Amino acid sequence: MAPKLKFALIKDRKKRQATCQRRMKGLMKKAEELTILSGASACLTFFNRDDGKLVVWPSQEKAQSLIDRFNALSETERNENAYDPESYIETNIKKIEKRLEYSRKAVEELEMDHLMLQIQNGRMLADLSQTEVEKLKSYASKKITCLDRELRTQHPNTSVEPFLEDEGFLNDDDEDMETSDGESSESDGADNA
Amino acid sequence: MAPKLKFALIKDRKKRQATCQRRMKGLMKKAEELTILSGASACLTFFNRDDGKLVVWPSQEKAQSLIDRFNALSETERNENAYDPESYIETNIKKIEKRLEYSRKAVEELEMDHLMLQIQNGRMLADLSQTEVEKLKSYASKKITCLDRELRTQHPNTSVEPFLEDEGFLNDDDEDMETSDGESSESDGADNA
DNA sequence: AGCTATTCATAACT
DNA sequence: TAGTTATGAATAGCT
Repeated sequence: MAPKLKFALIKDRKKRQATCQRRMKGLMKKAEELTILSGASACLTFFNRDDGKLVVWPSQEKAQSLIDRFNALSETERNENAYDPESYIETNIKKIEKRLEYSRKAVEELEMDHLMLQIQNGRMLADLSQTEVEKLKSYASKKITCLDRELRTQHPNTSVEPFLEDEGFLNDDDEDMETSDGESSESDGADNA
Repeated sequence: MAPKLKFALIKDRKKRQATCQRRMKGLMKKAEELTILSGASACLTFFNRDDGKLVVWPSQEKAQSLIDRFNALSETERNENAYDPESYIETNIKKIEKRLEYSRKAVEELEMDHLMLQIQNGRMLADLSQTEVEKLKSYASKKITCLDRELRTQHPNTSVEPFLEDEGFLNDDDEDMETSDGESSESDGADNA
């Protein structure tokens, strides 16, 4: 009364389903043991084609964050040819610093997206704090510079006109409020890709 | 001559490392068996804090695609009722806020990893700033209850596609940065045999 | 890295 | 649906 596994897809659908669940459970248990014993982080993701069920352990955020790290890491390692066993930990520190840099940039970007959405959603520009205004301005000018450069390469005679100063709607001389991720309210034009 | 596991973090670093690797290998084997027997897709991701190594099985693309699928799925299920353009932006704001929260947490974690590695590398505890000490303390205490909580916390989830389609507006003086957001496959999962 | 004794996962059955 | 058990796999400790 034990496993007489033939290592192939189990044909009986019921058995297959049972085995899948039993083993998924087993994997999760083992994964938990691993994290406890070794202090590592672990994530499991399953997609069972039979019932269309997705399982993510221990959580979707954890999984995404690990994948994000991996993305950042491989990005980084692409530019690092030399593996130096002598300074292993130093190398690790550098790697983590790189990843930190990426993550911080990502956070900054998200914060800008957030602000932009709030504005589209009706938050008044006048309500922005000094800091927010500064960030928005620099974000916008970077974006413009980028667009401009792109345009010039493709159409050398054109350029993006500076809408920022002209409109005068991003004046920073009179607001002074606390930085925050404020609130948001009703909707406005939607805009998305 | 066998396991006399006490179920806690293994203190001896060498043993811990060995156990981690042995068990990671074991998990991968089991995962492969699962996919063969049940036809399901599986992905494992590990982050070993001791050596800073990330392992993704069977591949990063696979993992991302499973996560994407998970995101898409729950996204769909959340909005399964009529699509409301009025709340569209609000939904986006919420998504970005969630994502921001996650990213900030990830940054915090990376900062702690960074600190830890510095300490392993010889930086003296006495040299830490008050702030760093505080952060480390809170990090440590969080860690203690972390595993416990992770088990119970199964968030809904969210994910966001960048609606400002910027390719590298932050690239003026840096190397390329790609916000990880990967590409998804949406076929419904015919990808393993 | 290879071995062995022990613990553990688990397939079949109740 | 859950519990029991025999079998074989995973693996801790050691070399």
